[in-house]
Amino acid sequence: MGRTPPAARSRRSYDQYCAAARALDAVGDRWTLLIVRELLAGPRRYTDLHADLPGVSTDVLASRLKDMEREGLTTRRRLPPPSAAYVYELTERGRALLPVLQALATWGAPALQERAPTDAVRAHWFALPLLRVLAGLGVEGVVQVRLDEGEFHVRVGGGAESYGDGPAAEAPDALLTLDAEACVEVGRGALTVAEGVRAGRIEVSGEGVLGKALRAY
Amino acid sequence: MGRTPPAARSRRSYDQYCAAARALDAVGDRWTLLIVRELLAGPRRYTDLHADLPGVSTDVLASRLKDMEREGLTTRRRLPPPSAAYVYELTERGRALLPVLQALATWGAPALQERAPTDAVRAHWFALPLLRVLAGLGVEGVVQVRLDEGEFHVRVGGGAESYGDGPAAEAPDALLTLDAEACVEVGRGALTVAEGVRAGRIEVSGEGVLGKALRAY
DNA sequence: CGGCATCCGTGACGATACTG
DNA sequence: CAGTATCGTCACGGATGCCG
Repeated sequence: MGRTPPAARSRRSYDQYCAAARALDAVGDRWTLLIVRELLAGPRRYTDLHADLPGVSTDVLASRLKDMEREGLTTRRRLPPPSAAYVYELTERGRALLPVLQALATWGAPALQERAPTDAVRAHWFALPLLRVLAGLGVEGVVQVRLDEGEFHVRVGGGAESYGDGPAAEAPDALLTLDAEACVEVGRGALTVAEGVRAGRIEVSGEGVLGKALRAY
Repeated sequence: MGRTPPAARSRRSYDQYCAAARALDAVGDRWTLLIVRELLAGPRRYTDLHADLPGVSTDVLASRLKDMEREGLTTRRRLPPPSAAYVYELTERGRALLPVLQALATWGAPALQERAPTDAVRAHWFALPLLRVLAGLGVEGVVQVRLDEGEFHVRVGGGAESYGDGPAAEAPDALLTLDAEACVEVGRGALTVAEGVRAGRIEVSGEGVLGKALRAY
């Protein structure tokens, strides 16, 4: 009757000797991968996370952050005064989830064709599909992307891809200005940068190798 | 008070204009990706799925299969008599989730180092991590894999990777015999086939290009 | 017997209120 | 600002029953 599960792997593990099931044990809970997506854009405070994840309740967010810290995905760090607040950031293990989110984004990109007026949007959410395309160029550097919804940057090259909110710390090698629709199409591979530029939907600046590669794509 | 959600995208959508969030709307529910993993190994009947997914309740399995059909991930087909039963199989869209499961499996593979006695196992669950390694060889063909837990095959080459339970329909190009532990290590990249053969933990047969490539890895 | 539908207890989730 | 507390609701897991 009682059948007390003697301290299962997690609250509710699949208990399968399978790599994918093990991964889902760790990041399969609701909201977890979206929190990772947020933190891939850089360290975030609790309130920022709560603001950028509309719908998540405060207790669930707190619970997930604790779970993720226990799983070794994130660390909690106190900022130096005067902004004495906690920020959450990904560990190396957490950042290693980028390919998972990229694969999900690639698969889910077709669903961006319909956009509901109730949908939340943040600029850096467009980074994931774009990252795959830019990484495919085989060049290296930082691309700054300006959308109406905001601004983010993408860092590619050497298999060490990353993205972040706002401007990059270093000077970008190229600047991409376009609207969300064009950005989605490029991310889907339905529009090339060259076509977008020709149609006046995309502007590219940056005369280095990266800028040239972008215009040639 | 009522706050009736006016027919959201799904039961509980994230309502975010983000490719990854859209993907999680479709496959983020508990058990869904594991059902996909099962169906990637070939068509399955309801009872088979229920038997190979210990812990899933009957109603949740039925509900997921309906959701997945509605999302266009699966189709339901009636087998010809006398085995007149329904089988579920993936659509093209469903099979396109393979990269997602591969990314998850790659990330989750380190967690296979600890194996609980309560963990369920199926032979073809080892296919996912292995697929990545074999696809990296750059050769093409079918590898039959024999474990103590059972037998499965993987098909690589030309970007059209797949795997299946039991023997392949066509004659395999190579046969790999090893134990689960060695299989996991190869999938993690912690053991090469050549090392495994030298240590007597792996046997490779098949004299074609694929067999040679395997032994050379 | 395979393929579910129904019922029920528990736990996860979402919204709001409240606190250090 | 960063959570904790409370509460209603719904999803999940387990067992059982029905129906072809």
